[in-house]
Amino acid sequence: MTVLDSVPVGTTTPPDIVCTVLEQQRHGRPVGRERYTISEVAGCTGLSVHTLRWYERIGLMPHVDRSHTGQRRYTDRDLDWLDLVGRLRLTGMPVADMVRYARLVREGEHTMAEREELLTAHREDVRKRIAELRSTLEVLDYKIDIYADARRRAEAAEGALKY
Amino acid sequence: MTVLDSVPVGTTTPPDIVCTVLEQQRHGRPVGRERYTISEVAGCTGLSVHTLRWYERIGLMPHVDRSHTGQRRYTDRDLDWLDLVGRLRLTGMPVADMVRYARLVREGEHTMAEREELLTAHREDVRKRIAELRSTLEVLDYKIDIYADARRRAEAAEGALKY
DNA sequence: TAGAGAGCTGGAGCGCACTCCAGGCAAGCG
DNA sequence: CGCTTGCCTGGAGTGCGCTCCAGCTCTCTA
Repeated sequence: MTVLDSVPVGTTTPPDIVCTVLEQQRHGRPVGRERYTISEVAGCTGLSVHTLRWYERIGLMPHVDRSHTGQRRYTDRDLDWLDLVGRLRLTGMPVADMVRYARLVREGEHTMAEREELLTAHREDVRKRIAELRSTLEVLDYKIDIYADARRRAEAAEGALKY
Repeated sequence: MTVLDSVPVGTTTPPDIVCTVLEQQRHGRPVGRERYTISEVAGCTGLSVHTLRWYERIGLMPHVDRSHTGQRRYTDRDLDWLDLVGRLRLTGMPVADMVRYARLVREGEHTMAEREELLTAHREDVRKRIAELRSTLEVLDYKIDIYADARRRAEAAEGALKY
Protein backbone atom coordinates (compact mmCIF):
# COMPACT_ATOMS: atom_id res chain seq x y z
CA MET A 1 0.00 0.00 0.00
CA THR A 2 1.09 3.55 -0.45
CA VAL A 3 1.13 4.29 3.26
CA LEU A 4 4.24 2.20 3.71
CA ASP A 5 6.32 3.70 0.97
CA SER A 6 5.38 7.24 2.00
CA VAL A 7 6.61 6.68 5.56
CA PRO A 8 10.36 7.27 5.67
CA VAL A 9 12.46 4.17 6.27
CA GLY A 10 13.25 3.81 9.94
CA THR A 11 10.04 5.35 11.18
CA THR A 12 7.97 2.58 12.71
CA THR A 13 4.62 4.31 12.90
CA PRO A 14 2.03 1.52 12.79
CA PRO A 15 -0.68 1.80 10.12
CA ASP A 16 -3.48 2.52 12.63
CA ILE A 17 -1.71 5.60 13.94
CA VAL A 18 -1.07 6.80 10.40
CA CYS A 19 -4.78 6.39 9.83
CA THR A 20 -5.53 8.58 12.83
CA VAL A 21 -3.27 11.21 11.39
CA LEU A 22 -5.10 10.89 8.10
CA GLU A 23 -8.39 11.30 9.92
CA GLN A 24 -7.39 14.52 11.63
CA GLN A 25 -5.88 16.05 8.53
CA ARG A 26 -8.89 18.10 7.33
CA HIS A 27 -7.19 21.43 6.88
CA GLY A 28 -4.16 20.61 8.94
CA ARG A 29 -0.95 19.28 7.46
CA PRO A 30 -0.31 15.69 8.68
CA VAL A 31 2.59 15.96 11.12
CA GLY A 32 5.79 13.95 11.44
CA ARG A 33 6.18 13.22 7.76
CA GLU A 34 7.77 14.99 4.87
CA ARG A 35 6.28 13.29 1.82
CA TYR A 36 2.57 13.37 1.12
CA THR A 37 0.39 11.58 -1.41
CA ILE A 38 -1.82 13.56 -3.73
CA SER A 39 -4.97 12.72 -1.78
CA GLU A 40 -3.39 13.84 1.48
CA VAL A 41 -2.46 17.13 -0.12
CA ALA A 42 -5.97 17.44 -1.52
CA GLY A 43 -7.31 16.87 1.98
CA CYS A 44 -5.24 19.53 3.67
CA THR A 45 -5.29 22.18 0.95
CA GLY A 46 -8.95 21.83 0.00
CA LEU A 47 -7.98 21.48 -3.66
CA SER A 48 -9.15 18.42 -5.59
CA VAL A 49 -6.67 15.85 -6.86
CA HIS A 50 -7.76 16.89 -10.36
CA THR A 51 -6.79 20.46 -9.64
CA LEU A 52 -3.44 19.44 -8.18
CA ARG A 53 -2.58 17.46 -11.28
CA TRP A 54 -3.85 20.27 -13.47
CA TYR A 55 -1.68 22.84 -11.63
CA GLU A 56 1.30 20.68 -12.49
CA ARG A 57 0.31 20.31 -16.12
CA ILE A 58 0.05 24.08 -16.62
CA GLY A 59 3.36 24.78 -14.92
CA LEU A 60 2.08 26.14 -11.63
CA MET A 61 4.04 23.62 -9.53
CA PRO A 62 7.85 23.68 -9.18
CA HIS A 63 8.40 20.03 -10.19
CA VAL A 64 6.81 17.51 -7.83
CA ASP A 65 8.87 14.49 -6.81
CA ARG A 66 7.74 10.93 -7.63
CA SER A 67 7.85 7.61 -5.77
CA HIS A 68 9.57 4.62 -7.40
CA THR A 69 6.20 3.64 -8.90
CA GLY A 70 5.66 7.04 -10.44
CA GLN A 71 3.22 8.43 -7.90
CA ARG A 72 3.50 12.04 -6.75
CA ARG A 73 5.14 12.68 -3.38
CA TYR A 74 4.63 16.23 -2.21
CA THR A 75 7.09 17.81 0.22
CA ASP A 76 6.56 20.50 2.85
CA ARG A 77 8.03 22.97 0.38
CA ASP A 78 5.31 22.01 -2.08
CA LEU A 79 2.68 22.57 0.60
CA ASP A 80 4.15 25.99 1.37
CA TRP A 81 4.01 26.84 -2.30
CA LEU A 82 0.41 25.65 -2.53
CA ASP A 83 -0.38 27.82 0.46
CA LEU A 84 0.95 30.88 -1.37
CA VAL A 85 -0.88 29.87 -4.54
CA GLY A 86 -4.07 29.46 -2.53
CA ARG A 87 -3.76 32.94 -1.11
CA LEU A 88 -3.05 34.52 -4.46
CA ARG A 89 -6.01 32.63 -5.88
CA LEU A 90 -8.28 33.85 -3.07
CA THR A 91 -7.27 37.39 -3.89
CA GLY A 92 -8.26 36.83 -7.49
CA MET A 93 -4.89 36.65 -9.18
CA PRO A 94 -5.40 35.04 -12.61
CA VAL A 95 -3.88 31.60 -12.95
CA ALA A 96 -1.81 32.85 -15.89
CA ASP A 97 -0.08 35.37 -13.61
CA MET A 98 0.63 32.72 -11.02
CA VAL A 99 2.13 30.54 -13.73
CA ARG A 100 4.32 33.44 -14.75
CA TYR A 101 5.44 33.90 -11.16
CA ALA A 102 6.17 30.18 -10.88
CA ARG A 103 8.25 30.36 -14.04
CA LEU A 104 10.25 33.29 -12.65
CA VAL A 105 10.93 31.37 -9.46
CA ARG A 106 12.18 28.42 -11.52
CA GLU A 107 14.42 30.67 -13.57
CA GLY A 108 16.42 31.68 -10.52
CA GLU A 109 17.73 34.68 -8.66
CA HIS A 110 18.08 37.07 -11.57
CA THR A 111 14.28 37.31 -11.86
CA MET A 112 13.80 38.67 -8.36
CA ALA A 113 13.17 42.22 -9.51
CA GLU A 114 10.44 41.06 -11.85
CA ARG A 115 8.87 38.92 -9.13
CA GLU A 116 8.89 41.82 -6.73
CA GLU A 117 7.22 43.96 -9.37
CA LEU A 118 4.56 41.33 -10.00
CA LEU A 119 3.73 40.99 -6.33
CA THR A 120 3.73 44.74 -5.79
CA ALA A 121 1.29 45.24 -8.66
CA HIS A 122 -0.91 42.55 -7.22
CA ARG A 123 -0.77 44.11 -3.78
CA GLU A 124 -2.01 47.35 -5.28
CA ASP A 125 -4.86 45.38 -6.84
CA VAL A 126 -5.77 43.80 -3.54
CA ARG A 127 -5.78 47.19 -1.82
CA LYS A 128 -8.12 48.55 -4.46
CA ARG A 129 -10.40 45.57 -4.08
CA ILE A 130 -10.55 46.03 -0.33
CA ALA A 131 -11.55 49.65 -0.83
CA GLU A 132 -14.22 48.60 -3.32
CA LEU A 133 -15.59 45.99 -0.96
CA ARG A 134 -15.70 48.47 1.87
CA SER A 135 -17.61 50.99 -0.18
CA THR A 136 -20.12 48.34 -1.18
CA LEU A 137 -20.39 47.32 2.44
CA GLU A 138 -21.67 50.82 3.20
CA VAL A 139 -24.34 50.54 0.54
CA LEU A 140 -25.28 47.13 1.85
CA ASP A 141 -25.54 48.44 5.41
CA TYR A 142 -27.73 51.26 4.21
CA LYS A 143 -30.11 48.98 2.33
CA ILE A 144 -30.28 46.42 5.10
CA ASP A 145 -31.09 49.20 7.55
CA ILE A 146 -33.99 50.24 5.35
CA TYR A 147 -35.33 46.69 5.24
CA ALA A 148 -34.85 46.27 8.97
CA ASP A 149 -36.67 49.52 9.68
CA ALA A 150 -39.55 48.50 7.46
CA ARG A 151 -39.71 45.16 9.19
CA ARG A 152 -39.71 46.74 12.63
CA ARG A 153 -42.47 49.13 11.62
CA ALA A 154 -44.52 46.25 10.19
CA GLU A 155 -44.03 44.24 13.38
CA ALA A 156 -45.08 47.21 15.50
CA ALA A 157 -48.23 47.66 13.42
CA GLU A 158 -49.00 43.97 13.75
CA GLY A 159 -48.53 44.22 17.51
CA ALA A 160 -50.89 47.20 17.65
CA LEU A 161 -53.56 45.26 15.73
CA LYS A 162 -53.57 42.51 18.33
CA TYR A 163 -54.91 44.70 21.08
CA MET B 1 -33.18 59.89 -35.21
CA THR B 2 -33.31 58.44 -31.78
CA VAL B 3 -32.09 61.60 -30.09
CA LEU B 4 -35.36 63.34 -30.86
CA ASP B 5 -37.71 60.71 -29.56
CA SER B 6 -35.70 60.28 -26.40
CA VAL B 7 -35.91 63.98 -25.58
CA PRO B 8 -39.22 64.68 -23.83
CA VAL B 9 -41.71 66.67 -25.92
CA GLY B 10 -41.36 70.36 -25.15
CA THR B 11 -37.65 70.25 -24.43
CA THR B 12 -35.91 72.04 -27.25
CA THR B 13 -32.33 70.98 -26.64
CA PRO B 14 -30.60 71.31 -30.02
CA PRO B 15 -28.73 68.22 -31.25
CA ASP B 16 -25.28 69.74 -30.78
CA ILE B 17 -25.86 70.29 -27.07
CA VAL B 18 -27.12 66.75 -26.75
CA CYS B 19 -23.92 65.66 -28.43
CA THR B 20 -21.86 67.56 -25.87
CA VAL B 21 -23.76 65.77 -23.14
CA LEU B 22 -23.08 62.48 -24.88
CA GLU B 23 -19.39 63.36 -25.11
CA GLN B 24 -19.02 63.99 -21.39
CA GLN B 25 -20.95 60.92 -20.35
CA ARG B 26 -18.04 58.54 -19.74
CA HIS B 27 -18.94 57.37 -16.28
CA GLY B 28 -21.33 60.15 -15.51
CA ARG B 29 -25.04 59.90 -16.09
CA PRO B 30 -26.14 62.35 -18.81
CA VAL B 31 -28.03 65.11 -17.01
CA GLY B 32 -31.37 66.77 -17.69
CA ARG B 33 -33.05 63.73 -19.21
CA GLU B 34 -34.93 60.79 -17.88
CA ARG B 35 -34.86 58.29 -20.70
CA TYR B 36 -31.61 56.82 -22.01
CA THR B 37 -30.78 54.64 -24.99
CA ILE B 38 -28.91 51.40 -24.50
CA SER B 39 -25.63 52.85 -25.77
CA GLU B 40 -25.88 55.78 -23.38
CA VAL B 41 -26.41 53.38 -20.52
CA ALA B 42 -23.50 51.27 -21.72
CA GLY B 43 -21.38 54.42 -21.75
CA CYS B 44 -22.17 55.48 -18.22
CA THR B 45 -22.26 52.07 -16.54
CA GLY B 46 -19.26 50.58 -18.28
CA LEU B 47 -21.30 47.53 -19.24
CA SER B 48 -21.51 46.52 -22.90
CA VAL B 49 -24.80 46.74 -24.79
CA HIS B 50 -24.60 42.96 -25.11
CA THR B 51 -24.43 42.60 -21.36
CA LEU B 52 -27.32 45.00 -20.85
CA ARG B 53 -29.54 42.98 -23.19
CA TRP B 54 -28.34 39.76 -21.60
CA TYR B 55 -29.19 41.04 -18.11
CA GLU B 56 -32.71 41.61 -19.35
CA ARG B 57 -32.98 38.16 -20.94
CA ILE B 58 -31.98 36.40 -17.73
CA GLY B 59 -34.38 38.43 -15.60
CA LEU B 60 -31.90 40.73 -13.91
CA MET B 61 -33.65 43.93 -15.03
CA PRO B 62 -37.05 45.00 -13.68
CA HIS B 63 -38.75 45.42 -17.08
CA VAL B 64 -37.16 48.09 -19.24
CA ASP B 65 -39.49 50.47 -21.05
CA ARG B 66 -39.55 50.65 -24.86
CA SER B 67 -39.91 53.50 -27.36
CA HIS B 68 -42.73 53.32 -29.93
CA THR B 69 -40.29 51.58 -32.31
CA GLY B 70 -39.39 48.92 -29.78
CA GLN B 71 -36.05 50.32 -28.65
CA ARG B 72 -35.10 50.24 -24.98
CA ARG B 73 -35.47 53.43 -22.99
CA TYR B 74 -33.79 53.21 -19.63
CA THR B 75 -34.97 55.43 -16.76
CA ASP B 76 -33.08 56.86 -13.80
CA ARG B 77 -34.58 54.08 -11.71
CA ASP B 78 -33.02 51.58 -14.11
CA LEU B 79 -29.65 53.28 -13.74
CA ASP B 80 -29.97 53.15 -9.95
CA TRP B 81 -30.72 49.46 -10.20
CA LEU B 82 -27.74 48.90 -12.48
CA ASP B 83 -25.61 50.75 -9.97
CA LEU B 84 -26.65 48.31 -7.24
CA VAL B 85 -26.15 45.35 -9.57
CA GLY B 86 -22.70 46.65 -10.44
CA ARG B 87 -21.74 46.86 -6.79
CA LEU B 88 -23.05 43.40 -6.00
CA ARG B 89 -21.17 42.10 -9.03
CA LEU B 90 -17.94 43.77 -7.87
CA THR B 91 -18.32 42.04 -4.55
CA GLY B 92 -18.63 38.72 -6.31
CA MET B 93 -22.30 37.95 -5.85
CA PRO B 94 -23.22 35.24 -8.38
CA VAL B 95 -25.54 36.42 -11.15
CA ALA B 96 -28.03 33.74 -10.11
CA ASP B 97 -28.37 35.36 -6.68
CA MET B 98 -28.85 38.78 -8.20
CA VAL B 99 -31.55 37.35 -10.44
CA ARG B 100 -33.22 35.91 -7.37
CA TYR B 101 -33.07 39.29 -5.65
CA ALA B 102 -34.52 40.95 -8.75
CA ARG B 103 -37.37 38.43 -8.77
CA LEU B 104 -38.11 39.14 -5.11
CA VAL B 105 -38.23 42.86 -5.82
CA ARG B 106 -40.69 42.24 -8.66
CA GLU B 107 -42.86 40.09 -6.43
CA GLY B 108 -43.59 42.96 -4.11
CA GLU B 109 -43.54 43.97 -0.47
CA HIS B 110 -44.17 40.58 1.06
CA THR B 111 -40.70 39.41 0.00
CA MET B 112 -38.88 42.04 2.01
CA ALA B 113 -37.83 39.68 4.78
CA GLU B 114 -36.26 37.32 2.26
CA ARG B 115 -34.50 40.19 0.53
CA GLU B 116 -33.11 41.43 3.82
CA GLU B 117 -31.88 37.94 4.56
CA LEU B 118 -30.21 37.64 1.15
CA LEU B 119 -28.41 40.96 1.54
CA THR B 120 -27.41 40.19 5.10
CA ALA B 121 -25.90 36.87 4.06
CA HIS B 122 -24.05 38.62 1.27
CA ARG B 123 -22.77 41.26 3.65
CA GLU B 124 -21.35 38.52 5.82
CA ASP B 125 -19.65 37.13 2.73
CA VAL B 126 -18.16 40.49 1.88
CA ARG B 127 -16.86 40.92 5.41
CA LYS B 128 -15.20 37.53 5.25
CA ARG B 129 -13.65 38.39 1.91
CA ILE B 130 -12.26 41.64 3.27
CA ALA B 131 -10.68 39.73 6.16
CA GLU B 132 -9.23 37.21 3.71
CA LEU B 133 -7.80 39.93 1.52
CA ARG B 134 -6.27 41.66 4.50
CA SER B 135 -4.59 38.50 5.68
CA THR B 136 -3.18 37.91 2.22
CA LEU B 137 -2.03 41.51 2.17
CA GLU B 138 0.16 40.73 5.17
CA VAL B 139 1.74 37.77 3.41
CA LEU B 140 2.29 39.93 0.35
CA ASP B 141 3.90 42.67 2.42
CA TYR B 142 6.16 40.13 4.03
CA LYS B 143 7.28 38.63 0.72
CA ILE B 144 7.75 41.98 -0.95
CA ASP B 145 9.88 43.10 1.99
CA ILE B 146 12.09 40.10 1.50
CA TYR B 147 12.53 40.88 -2.19
CA ALA B 148 13.16 44.53 -1.46
CA ASP B 149 15.77 43.70 1.18
CA ALA B 150 17.53 41.34 -1.21
CA ARG B 151 17.49 44.02 -3.87
CA ARG B 152 18.91 46.66 -1.52
CA ARG B 153 21.65 44.32 -0.42
CA ALA B 154 22.52 43.54 -4.04
CA GLU B 155 22.62 47.24 -4.87
CA ALA B 156 24.82 47.97 -1.89
CA ALA B 157 27.22 45.21 -2.95
CA GLU B 158 27.30 46.62 -6.46
CA GLY B 159 27.99 50.08 -5.07
CA ALA B 160 30.81 48.68 -2.95
CA LEU B 161 32.36 47.07 -6.01
CA LYS B 162 32.67 50.41 -7.77
CA TYR B 163 35.12 51.86 -5.31
C1' DT C 1 -33.93 57.14 -52.77
C1' DA C 2 -29.84 55.02 -51.38
C1' DG C 3 -26.80 54.38 -47.68
C1' DA C 4 -25.29 54.84 -42.94
C1' DG C 5 -26.10 54.05 -38.24
C1' DA C 6 -28.34 52.54 -34.15
C1' DG C 7 -31.14 49.12 -32.35
C1' DC C 8 -33.67 44.49 -32.38
C1' DT C 9 -33.76 39.04 -31.79
C1' DG C 10 -32.35 34.12 -30.95
C1' DG C 11 -28.63 31.53 -30.72
C1' DA C 12 -23.72 30.32 -31.12
C1' DG C 13 -19.07 31.02 -29.29
C1' DC C 14 -15.45 32.10 -25.93
C1' DG C 15 -12.10 32.28 -21.90
C1' DC C 16 -11.34 30.86 -17.47
C1' DA C 17 -10.79 27.57 -13.92
C1' DC C 18 -11.62 23.71 -13.07
C1' DT C 19 -13.83 18.74 -13.32
C1' DC C 20 -14.47 14.40 -15.06
C1' DC C 21 -13.73 10.24 -17.99
C1' DA C 22 -11.73 6.05 -20.05
C1' DG C 23 -8.35 3.02 -19.87
C1' DG C 24 -4.40 1.34 -17.52
C1' DC C 25 -0.89 0.10 -13.71
C1' DA C 26 0.82 -1.26 -8.96
C1' DA C 27 0.07 -2.89 -4.30
C1' DG C 28 -2.29 -5.13 -0.62
C1' DC C 29 -6.16 -8.18 1.16
C1' DG C 30 -9.32 -12.41 1.67
C1' DC D 1 -5.74 -15.31 -7.69
C1' DG D 2 -8.99 -12.15 -8.27
C1' DC D 3 -10.78 -7.88 -6.26
C1' DT D 4 -10.42 -3.41 -4.46
C1' DT D 5 -8.09 0.85 -3.85
C1' DG D 6 -5.31 4.52 -5.17
C1' DC D 7 -2.90 6.60 -8.52
C1' DC D 8 -1.50 7.49 -13.44
C1' DT D 9 -2.33 9.83 -18.34
C1' DG D 10 -4.35 12.64 -22.26
C1' DG D 11 -8.18 14.64 -23.52
C1' DA D 12 -13.08 15.86 -23.28
C1' DG D 13 -16.73 18.27 -20.72
C1' DT D 14 -18.83 21.86 -17.57
C1' DG D 15 -20.55 26.22 -15.55
C1' DC D 16 -20.18 30.96 -15.37
C1' DG D 17 -20.35 35.39 -17.28
C1' DC D 18 -20.26 37.37 -20.80
C1' DT D 19 -19.44 38.41 -26.14
C1' DC D 20 -20.40 38.11 -30.75
C1' DC D 21 -22.98 36.97 -35.09
C1' DA D 22 -26.49 36.96 -38.81
C1' DG D 23 -30.13 38.95 -40.43
C1' DC D 24 -33.60 42.10 -39.67
C1' DT D 25 -36.18 47.04 -38.85
C1' DC D 26 -36.39 51.89 -38.35
C1' DT D 27 -34.91 56.67 -38.94
C1' DC D 28 -32.09 60.22 -40.57
C1' DT D 29 -29.02 62.49 -43.95
C1' DA D 30 -26.99 63.44 -48.63
